Amino acid sequence: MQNEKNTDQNFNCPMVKFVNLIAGKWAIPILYRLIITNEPIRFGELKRAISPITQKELTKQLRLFEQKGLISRKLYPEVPPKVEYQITELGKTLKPALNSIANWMKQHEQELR
Amino acid sequence: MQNEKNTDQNFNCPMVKFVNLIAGKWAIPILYRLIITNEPIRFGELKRAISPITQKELTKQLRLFEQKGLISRKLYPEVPPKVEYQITELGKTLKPALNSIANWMKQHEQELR
DNA sequence: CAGTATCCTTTAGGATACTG
DNA sequence: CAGTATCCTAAAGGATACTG
Repeated sequence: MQNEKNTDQNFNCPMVKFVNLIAGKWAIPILYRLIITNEPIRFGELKRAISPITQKELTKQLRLFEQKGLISRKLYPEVPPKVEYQITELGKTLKPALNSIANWMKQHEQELR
Repeated sequence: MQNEKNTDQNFNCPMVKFVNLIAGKWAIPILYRLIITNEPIRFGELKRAISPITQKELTKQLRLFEQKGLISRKLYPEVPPKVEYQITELGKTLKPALNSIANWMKQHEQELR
């Protein structure tokens, strides 16, 4: 089947995969906050830091990143509950790539029409 | 107004801006094809190369990139019409950043759960 | 050939109410 | 506090027909 060729081509493209990983509206803000914090941060504090994200979207994106192994989630079985999120070592390896795209944008922002 | 603070924070974040630039479903495939081709390529040939994109989506994304100055469009006023697209010098400067994210994905793909 | 125009479906994401 | 559940709107993108 012809279409499979290019559909696969797109799915197999590492750039496309990377974009899919960080293309959510709140993905970068969340990752960025966890990276620069670099220590456990509670759900509520994280939410306030990247406001005006909704609880639903924050939870969803955190679950995705946790699944990927980019962040960790620690539940303290207290009442009221306490949950801390933290960037993982794998997550930290994103830094150079993220810096690279940030630097491109800083350098070429004025040239972009 | 409180919300402006973080809305602005997101809009001002160069990483977020970069993602917005290349987050369209066909953005990377189009850019990638024009970059590796590195010479003028006709609309139809481009469409076939990144099939199964639709004409509408291809046109829309090409217009966006042209507007940004990342690609150029040259119309030959013939019948039938001939239009050639090509990556610009500005567009070529994306290469290191795109390589950076591609390399991250290649190196960490197996660790990603 | 290189588009537009139109219609349609799917998905992302926001608002709000509720809960262990 | 840290979520779920539900409803809703807007935007992205696909299919198809038409045109200079």
